[in-house]
Amino acid sequence: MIALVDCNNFYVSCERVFAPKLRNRPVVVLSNNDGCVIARSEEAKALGIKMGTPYFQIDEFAETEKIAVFSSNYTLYGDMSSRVMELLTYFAPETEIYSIDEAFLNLDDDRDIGKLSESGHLIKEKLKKWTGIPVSIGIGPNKTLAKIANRRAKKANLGVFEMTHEAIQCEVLDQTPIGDVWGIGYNSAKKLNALGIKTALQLKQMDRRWARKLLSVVGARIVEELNGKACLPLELVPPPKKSITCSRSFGILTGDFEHLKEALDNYLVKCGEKMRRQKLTARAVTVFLTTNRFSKHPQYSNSLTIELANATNSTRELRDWTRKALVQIYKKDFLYKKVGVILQGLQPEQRETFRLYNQANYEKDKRLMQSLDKISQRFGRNAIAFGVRKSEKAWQMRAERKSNCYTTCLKEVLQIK
DNA sequence: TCTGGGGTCCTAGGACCC
DNA sequence: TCTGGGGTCCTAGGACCC
Repeated sequence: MIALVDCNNFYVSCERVFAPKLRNRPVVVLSNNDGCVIARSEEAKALGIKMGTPYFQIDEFAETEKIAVFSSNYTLYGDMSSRVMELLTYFAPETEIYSIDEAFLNLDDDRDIGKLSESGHLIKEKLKKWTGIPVSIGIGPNKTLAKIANRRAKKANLGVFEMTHEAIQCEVLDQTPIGDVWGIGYNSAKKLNALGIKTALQLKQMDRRWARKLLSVVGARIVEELNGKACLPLELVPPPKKSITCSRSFGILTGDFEHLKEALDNYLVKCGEKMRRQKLTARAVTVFLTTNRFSKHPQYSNSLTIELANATNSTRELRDWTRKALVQIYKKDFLYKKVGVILQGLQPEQRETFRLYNQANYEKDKRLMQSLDKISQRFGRNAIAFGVRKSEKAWQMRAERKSNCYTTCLKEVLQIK
């Protein structure tokens, strides 16, 4: 049996832990650049605010309804997430961290099969007590059914919902619209609806070969899982990353090459740190840039991938390539909204081979990176930087309503006056 | 004024090989 | 009229997830 533990309105819940006044009040958290609504408290949902709504469309409404609005604070959410995840392994050693706010737990240990719900309630209660984060738990014979059980737990406000018996499974599946099944997105739902398949129960009863033809093996697996078979194993060890991306929309539109270069350098630094933390090297790097797709100004977007002769995780080395790429795809007379960098062809550092040329230089670079990483880790990312970085970052994204990093920065811990 | 960011997997089709 | 059979690798695009 599998349990899916999912934090309720996670980002909102994180904000509430440190601002108890927000309980029972409508709260929303915005995406980067204060763009769209990406988390809503129950009260905010009740006011009709939809997921993904651009904030500028509801800012006045938010004010009249006294909705608390936050910029996203990923430092806080990431730290709260690791606390929750670590505690989960205490209840079930075999867990898969599926996303920032979800984990699958293997309940097939010495637990009494008749007491799974009880077990779920205990986890829920302890997590709330230890982290302040409310969770919902769905239990089922595989991931897909655990997901559906979780949705029921949330929707019916049960906290924990168990779907171990087939009769209950069928009853719930009958009430589950097709689009709410994990893996059935907008397009597949449309296809299925057109064929008269509207509920998860109907999908469960669908002919396997037909499902395979219509929705490829992904769909075929979903049908199997709805029938109780487990096709998707728990991933206890996270598989190594295949690519690492960093990109941001700017707070302003800009045609200034220097802005783009500065932003790109910054994003590359983040990518580089992430790559080295995972002990990886890159064999290719892509730079992309794009104008604002919503504006009436002329549109342009382009990208360029450079294959490297030698795998590297030196930010200095990569930066030479990303800058060259940017020069090639940059066109003046456009107003840009976003640039980004993608590291690809990632492979473990141990697989690096000696270089025919300049091995000594590369090793110097490696030592430099190690020192930089240590300094950044200890004194913050802004303590040291490549080249000259203007303190005034004209392109920096908006984040006008960000809360403190209560759990990761001493200067920002909660003060009780 | 204003519309996020970071990923993975699958398939079809082309290119190429013997 | 008529054009095999079996295979690999790569890529673009689509779909999906949070």
